[in-house]
Amino acid sequence: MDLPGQVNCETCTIRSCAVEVLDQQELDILKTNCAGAVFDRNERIFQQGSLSSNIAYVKTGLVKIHKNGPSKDQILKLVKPPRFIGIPTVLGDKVNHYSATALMPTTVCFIVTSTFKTLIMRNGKFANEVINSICQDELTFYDRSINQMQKQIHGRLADALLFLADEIFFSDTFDLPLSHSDLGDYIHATRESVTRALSRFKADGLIQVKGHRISLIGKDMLLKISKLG
Amino acid sequence: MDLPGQVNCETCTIRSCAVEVLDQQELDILKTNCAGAVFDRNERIFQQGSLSSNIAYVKTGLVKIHKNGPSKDQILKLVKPPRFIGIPTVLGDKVNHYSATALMPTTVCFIVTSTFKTLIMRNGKFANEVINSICQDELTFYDRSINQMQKQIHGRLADALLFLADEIFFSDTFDLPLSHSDLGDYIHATRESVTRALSRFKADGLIQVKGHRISLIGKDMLLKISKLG
DNA sequence: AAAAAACTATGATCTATATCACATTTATAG
DNA sequence: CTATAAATGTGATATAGATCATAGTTTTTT
Repeated sequence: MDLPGQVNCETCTIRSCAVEVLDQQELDILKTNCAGAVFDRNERIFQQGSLSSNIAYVKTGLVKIHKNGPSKDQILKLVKPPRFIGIPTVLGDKVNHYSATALMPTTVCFIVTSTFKTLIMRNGKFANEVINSICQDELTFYDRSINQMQKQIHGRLADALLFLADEIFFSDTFDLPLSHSDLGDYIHATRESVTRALSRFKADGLIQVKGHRISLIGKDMLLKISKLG
Repeated sequence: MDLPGQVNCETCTIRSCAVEVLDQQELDILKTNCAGAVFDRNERIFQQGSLSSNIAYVKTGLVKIHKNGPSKDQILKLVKPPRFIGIPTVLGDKVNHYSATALMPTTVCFIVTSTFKTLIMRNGKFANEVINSICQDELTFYDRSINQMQKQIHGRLADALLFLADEIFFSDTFDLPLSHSDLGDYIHATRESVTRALSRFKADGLIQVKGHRISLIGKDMLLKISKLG
C-alpha cells in the first residue's frame, strides 16, 4: 500500500455527488481530514473485525466487499468507483463488519469518520446525497440477493460476466479480475463448478478465453441465460 | 386498511430515534404531513412497482418486505417496529422496488417523502439518525444473506424460529405469523421442505406445535443447529 | 532457474433439497 | 352449516451442484 497522503478535495476530479454539494469551508474541513492511498491487487483496504475511524472513498480501481460466513468467506459485492465504502462503521461500535480488498490497483481516500459525521450534521444536502447513495446500494444488493438465490449457476455466472463487461470494464473483452475460486465466492458456487460452467460457456461459443482475458462473444445468449436463470 | 388519519407526533410514544431529535417547529412540519393507518394481517402496505410519495414508519405489528424474483416472490426481511420502511423511494424514480405486507395487525404512519427530505436537509441530527438506521439494516441484511447462502435448511429454519422468538415475540412460545409457504419464501426453501423440517424438529423434541402455536423447547439445540448450519 | 505455491481442469460419486403426486386438515365464504 | 378454497403432511423420484480425487498449468518465491 502506497501512501501519497495529502490530497486536495477542491481540485479532485473524481468527487462524489455528496462532496459536490459542500461549500468552501466544508471542503477545507474535508481536505484536512482526508488521506489518499493506493492499493495493489489483493491488498486489503480494511479488515472485518478491526476498529476503524475512517470511511473509505474508492476513486479508481475495483474492490471486493467480503465477509466471513459460517462455512466460508463470501463476496457480498464488487464495488466500482466512485463509491463510499464502510459507511456502516459510523455506527456505535466502529468495528468493520466486513472486509474490503482491492482486485486491481485502486486509489482510495480515507475520510476521518468524525469529519464525515460533522459534514452530515452540517450540510443537509450532503446527508441527502449520502442517503441516496446508501439506498441505491441497498436496492442493488436486494436485486443481487434475489438473483443469487433463485438462479442456478449458469444464470449467476452470466450475471457476473455481464456485470463485469457492462458496469466495470465497459467492454466485452476484459481481464477477469477474479480467480475461479473468488468468482465462486462471488456467485456462490465452488471453484470446480465455476471452472465447469466457464468451460461450458466456452464450448458453447458464448465466451472466448485466452489466459485471463475473456471475451463475451454471445452476449445475447448470455443475457438469455441470465434471464432464464 | 383502517385510516385513523390525523396523528400527533408530539405526543406519540413510539417515536423513532430520528424523530426524537426534531425541534418543535420540525415536529409541526412532520405532524401536518403524516397520516396514520392500520393494516390487518395479509394487507399490503405498499406494492412493488407502484409510485409512492410516502415513507412508511411501522409503529406496531410485523411486516414482511418481499420482492418478485426471476422465479418467485421472496421475503427479503421481516421488519419489527419501530422502523422506517421504503426509504429507498426517496430516490429519483419514486417507485417502490419491493412490497411490504402486514403479517399481523400493524399500525403505520405515512410520511410525505418531500417532508422527510426536508427534515433530512434541515436537521443534521435527523439525517444522521436516518443514516444509522439504514446502515444497521444493511449490516443485518448482509448477515442474513450469508446465513441464507451458507446454511442448509435446518440451520436456516432454526435461525428463523430463534429470530421470531428472540427479536419479535420476546417469548419462546408464539403463534407462527407465516404460513409454511411464506416461511419457505423467507428461508428460501419449498413449502414441502419447510413442513418436513418442522416435523423433524418436532420429532426431535426441539419444538412443540399446537395449531399455529409453536414453542421452542430445545433452544440450546436449535442454537447449535443454527451455528452448525 | 529451480522449487514451491497457487490456480485451473476434469472425471466419478454423493447428497440435500426440489419436484411431482396425492391425501388430509383447516380456514373462509356463501 | 355446507361448500370451496387454502394450507399442511408425507411418500417417491429427480437433479443441480457439492465433494473427493488426481493431474496439469501458471505464477511466485528463493
